Amino acid sequence: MVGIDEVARAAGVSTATVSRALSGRGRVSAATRMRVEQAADRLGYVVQASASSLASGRTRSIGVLLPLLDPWFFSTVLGGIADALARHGYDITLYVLSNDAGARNAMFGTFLRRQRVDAVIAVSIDLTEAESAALAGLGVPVVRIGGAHRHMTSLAIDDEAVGVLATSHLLRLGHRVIAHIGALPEFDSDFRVPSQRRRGYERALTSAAILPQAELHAASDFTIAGGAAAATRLLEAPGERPTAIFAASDEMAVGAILTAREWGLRVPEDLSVVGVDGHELGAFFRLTSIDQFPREQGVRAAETVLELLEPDPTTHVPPPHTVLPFELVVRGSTAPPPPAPPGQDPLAWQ
Amino acid sequence: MVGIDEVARAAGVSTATVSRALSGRGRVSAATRMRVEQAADRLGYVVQASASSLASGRTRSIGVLLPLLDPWFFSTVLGGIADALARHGYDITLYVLSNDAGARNAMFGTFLRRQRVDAVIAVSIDLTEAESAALAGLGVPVVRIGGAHRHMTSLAIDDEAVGVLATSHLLRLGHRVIAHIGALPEFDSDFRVPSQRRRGYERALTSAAILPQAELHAASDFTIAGGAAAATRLLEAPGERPTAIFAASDEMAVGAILTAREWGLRVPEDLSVVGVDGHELGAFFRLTSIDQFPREQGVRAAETVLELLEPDPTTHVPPPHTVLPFELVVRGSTAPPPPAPPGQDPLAWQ
DNA sequence: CTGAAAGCGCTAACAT
DNA sequence: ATGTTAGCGCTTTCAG
Repeated sequence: MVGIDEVARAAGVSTATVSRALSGRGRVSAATRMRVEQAADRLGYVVQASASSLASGRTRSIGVLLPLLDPWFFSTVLGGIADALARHGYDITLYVLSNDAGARNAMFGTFLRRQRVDAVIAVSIDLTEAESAALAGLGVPVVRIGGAHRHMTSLAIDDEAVGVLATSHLLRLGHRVIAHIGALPEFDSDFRVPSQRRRGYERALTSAAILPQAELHAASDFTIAGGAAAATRLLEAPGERPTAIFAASDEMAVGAILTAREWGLRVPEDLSVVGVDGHELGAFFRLTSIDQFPREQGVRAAETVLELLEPDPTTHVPPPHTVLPFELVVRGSTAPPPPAPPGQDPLAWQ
Repeated sequence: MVGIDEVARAAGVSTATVSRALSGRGRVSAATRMRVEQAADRLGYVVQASASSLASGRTRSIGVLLPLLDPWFFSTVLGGIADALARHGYDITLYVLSNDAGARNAMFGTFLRRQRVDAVIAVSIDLTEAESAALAGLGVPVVRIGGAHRHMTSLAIDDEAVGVLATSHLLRLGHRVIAHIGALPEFDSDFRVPSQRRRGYERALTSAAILPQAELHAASDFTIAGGAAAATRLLEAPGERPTAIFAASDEMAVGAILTAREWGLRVPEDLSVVGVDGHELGAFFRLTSIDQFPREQGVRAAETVLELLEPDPTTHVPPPHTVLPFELVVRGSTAPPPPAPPGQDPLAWQ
């Protein structure tokens, strides 16, 4: 591997000048810079990360902390982060939090403390007090996606508003018996998002003078299969059958649609379904959904981190909390409820 | 941040001894090691990555190179890698290859050459000659998942055998008109896997004295929606309608099942479908599939890298190429074809 | 604008 | 088994 001194010799300057020319820090004449760059290119010189980091204290790497990898939301956010950081020459160090307590402790107690990253992006993780303290103690900027937090810059959609929007879309269509597929408790501890969406759902119902009923809530796991199972429970339950389902994720919403088909219910004529995320599958299933632009969330988190790291007088300082946009995308899975049954029989409209 | 000298002072030894005690390299008496470990714990000392790397030449980080993030296969493999590496104290530096040529060049020409990683795991990437050379020129072990390659240790299933197995499963059930959903050319350049699966499909047909027909092949993009669209084309095509579809991924297979339902075809009575991957969705759709244990592939790649990095006399040296297992999981989406039509009309069995 | 030189925090010979 | 010490390759004062 060719080192900085070879480049210096080739360009006829000192190593200090090479460092300045290549890093863009400190003044170098245009002519010198050009010579240095050419020499570096010709020799195939790339600065060695560890030496540069040790001397400068900067690593050019961002730690990304994720609770999971396979849900579409997480991998999509990560893709956005990866893309944006790569454009700025930053590497990603990936920390996937396992549910094993020992491994989790090692992440916060050891891995993250190696000073391998200049900043951390934590995606949708509900941190314990100790973990928050550990992150804050790192002495590097931390940007969170999902959920505000003191001591950390955060970007998040207003999940309660999402719940309200989805539910009032259904209310406006005339639905009165609206079910909700939310999260199992263990998912809520990973990312507290679900309980806020549920609160929005209940608030919208209450505003419409409808009492939220426990039987109309089913907890699930954010997968298609889980959503399908939850929908089955909802449809089987005694009492008035829902005419609409608001699922806390598009994947679960797709599951609900599949269940409806199995039951011989037409979507949206017999059952309306609305999801959240903006999943690519939505178009295929003609799913009405609240798009939260996950990839864009990743990009913005990356850009926020970079602004924090390389303050630029021309751009504003990132505010401690940014509210991200979301948008109701009405496709074909929601419509007015079927006409009221002639008798008392809630199944009569079938 | 507390440094090694503070620990040395606290433990009453030299920094060299601290280094040896904590890294496990070189001899240290049990008593000293204990004292050092306690001092380090008490002070919350964690070795600084850049200083350690610069001095030792080891980074304790593995580069993982992926073409994409959201297909279930990739995020699942990555999860396996992350888990296995974390258990051994290694970090992951993530390199997501974009399809932008400039960005791709930067990955190979700059990012990977910063000497930030001790080894590289390249997942299902079809590298150009130049890219292979760049990887080899890194001077670190490279382990590939998917596709053998000279100069690189590789782990892969035999994708042609997968194609043969899937197809002969259908042949054995009595199918004669078997369609295949494969990859669009641009996907094959990312990971050459698809064309091998197709070759296996054709070989199995040929062995059964059936001529592979171009009209029975549809190229797609590995998504559910893409698989559904491909299946639609297959069913619409003139000529004899297939009684079975072999899709090169489970996600496309699920798409095919959904299309069949739309067409009013029962699976498996009217149409059999088989996929590849072992996707968690498979159980839900009762999909017959060839499981290739993606998470396990990630784990094994990680372990192979570690064996290469820390040769252990008790374990064998990793062979240059390891053939990974796969397994036909028969669920409910495959069955014998419908009885032959009474007349010439290929649609009569509907 | 450029060069000389002192580290950055740790590891690995080399001694003892 | 442990200490001493010379770097690892780069960045950054500090001079000029």
